[in-house]
Amino acid sequence: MAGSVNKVILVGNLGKDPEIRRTQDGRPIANLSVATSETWRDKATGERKEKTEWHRVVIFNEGLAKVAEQYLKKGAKVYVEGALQTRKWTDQSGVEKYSTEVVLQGFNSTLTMLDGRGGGGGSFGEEPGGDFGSSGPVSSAPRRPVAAGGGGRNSDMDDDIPF
Amino acid sequence: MAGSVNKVILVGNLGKDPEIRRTQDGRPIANLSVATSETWRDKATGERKEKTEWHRVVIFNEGLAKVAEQYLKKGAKVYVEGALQTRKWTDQSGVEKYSTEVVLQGFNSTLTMLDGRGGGGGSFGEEPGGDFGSSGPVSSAPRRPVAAGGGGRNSDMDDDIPF
Amino acid sequence: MAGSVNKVILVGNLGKDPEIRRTQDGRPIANLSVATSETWRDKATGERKEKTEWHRVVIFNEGLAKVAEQYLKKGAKVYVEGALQTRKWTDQSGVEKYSTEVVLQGFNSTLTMLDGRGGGGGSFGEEPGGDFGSSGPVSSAPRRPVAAGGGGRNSDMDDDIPF
Amino acid sequence: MAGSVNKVILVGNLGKDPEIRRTQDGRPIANLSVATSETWRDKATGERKEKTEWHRVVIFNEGLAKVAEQYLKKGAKVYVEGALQTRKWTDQSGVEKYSTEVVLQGFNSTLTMLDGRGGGGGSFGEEPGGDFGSSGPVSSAPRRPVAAGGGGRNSDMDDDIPF
DNA sequence: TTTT
DNA sequence: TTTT
Repeated sequence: MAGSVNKVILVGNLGKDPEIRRTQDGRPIANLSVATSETWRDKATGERKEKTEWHRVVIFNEGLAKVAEQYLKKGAKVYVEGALQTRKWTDQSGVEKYSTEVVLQGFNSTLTMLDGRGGGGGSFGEEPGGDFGSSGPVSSAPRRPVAAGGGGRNSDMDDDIPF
Repeated sequence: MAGSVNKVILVGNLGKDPEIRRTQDGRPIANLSVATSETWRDKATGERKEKTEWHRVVIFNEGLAKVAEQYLKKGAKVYVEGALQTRKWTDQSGVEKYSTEVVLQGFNSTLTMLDGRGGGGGSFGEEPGGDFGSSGPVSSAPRRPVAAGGGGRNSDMDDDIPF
Repeated sequence: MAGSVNKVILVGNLGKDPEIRRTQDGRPIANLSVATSETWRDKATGERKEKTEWHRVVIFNEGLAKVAEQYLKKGAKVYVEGALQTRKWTDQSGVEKYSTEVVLQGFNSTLTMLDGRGGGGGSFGEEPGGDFGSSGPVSSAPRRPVAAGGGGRNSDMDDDIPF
Repeated sequence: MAGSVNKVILVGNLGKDPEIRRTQDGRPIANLSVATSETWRDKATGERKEKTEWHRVVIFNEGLAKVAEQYLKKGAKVYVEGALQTRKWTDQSGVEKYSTEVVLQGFNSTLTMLDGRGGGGGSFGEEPGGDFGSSGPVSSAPRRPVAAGGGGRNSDMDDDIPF
């Protein structure tokens, strides 16, 4: 298809600790249960209403899954950017089911912690290290492409920008 | 919850004409089937791969639903902005099912036609009129708030902006 | 133009308290200074780098401007959704200048507080009330359209949704 | 800063052909001029109004810049996803100027052509090849991570997903 | 079921 | 400067 976009952006809180599965070769896959909620005042009764939506988030990206495993806890507030994906599966009784998930995999996937001191349900033992600082988004692609001279305003490039 | 965001952005093509249902008082509700697809080259075999994802889009907003009804056709390319919502329902055999949809309702919902000359499956008979021109996005809220002087950089306001 | 989109999404912190100006008829216009930052590790030296970007956010929407005025403080973390707009102006020396801002006005503008207990630089005196609860996004359009039966899954409508 | 997001999403048309500069080592940097426009009907006079916003888009990402160079023409409709960045520079008269641009660089940058048959001002000589098909978005990161088995629902993994 |  |  000539140009399509499939993007989901969520800001919400984890309903429980991340669930980690592993592939046969040991890479982690993280599942998050993220709640978003909207509130409004009922026009008729004037009472305050709230509706919570639960989102299933699946993190195939290895780096992001590790971050989820190590730093996210129940209650944590996160920014999630991924794509919609619906899977078909068959339950134990042989009934076909569909499950729609927000998938973080490949490019344009992001997971950012929005509460630096841990979520309501837990705290971070230590500062995240490595490529994923407590600061800045954690992405499925390097902020500065490692290979191929793929980008990055190098200091010598600034000189090349005359406009 | 203190601050959450639930947003889906799609650019894709309609797999079939919009389906219109009506509420008891006659307002239209439109259902769209939107395809997004991604292509990549298989690392091993080198062959071109494509995967299509189908999205169920439900338009509760009356204005947007009318636009969908009148102007969208199978094949049309659209920009859709809405929220994720999962409904639980029971099928005829009494089995519980879940359906996740992209809902356009209330604020921050947008439907924009990206191919001005109509979709692959049809053409627009006439220029859209009223608030929804063939130009520009069609939104669930007026581009310029109708009431309360709520927006619009009025000429007298420009004078107030000294910075 | 047949379909265009102009959208900015920021999650960042206020560098200072909101600045409020007023139109001649007393409506508030809020200016926010929002910082986003990215961090990365320098490939060559291995040292941690950080770059902060400052965004000028202008809130013409009356409801959102009032919220900013009342509840946002220096240090507060916010989710902002608006549109890019570049203004041309002439400074005191007669030099033409351009200023690009993220404008919240009309549809599809959102301001959400992400730290319910106030930002690092201040605290909220009391719970926000009225239409803008401490929970949920604050938008330039009602969550549930007030007029025209424009949306909202009313209880009687649920019965109308058979699929 | 614990978690920030800086994202711009545009759907618009190129006002002119891309401008290509090159770094000292020959990598292309593309500049796009992208128009978005909104239309509305004046409440008072009832007349149709239109306002066009011009966006300066700078593509540092090598792959995306090449695509822009080869396939984009004046009039082409594009989906652009990048980050806001403001540069300070000094003009020939020594006056300090600021320029705010939408920068495509590193992760979460996307450039997608929305009119498969080329823009209004030109046509595509041949099908794009290599990693950037005429189909699908062109991103700054591979759709399927090249290294580290970083993604992709492998067939053996599906077996691991029991829910 | 679309689109390329 | 685009597009409708």
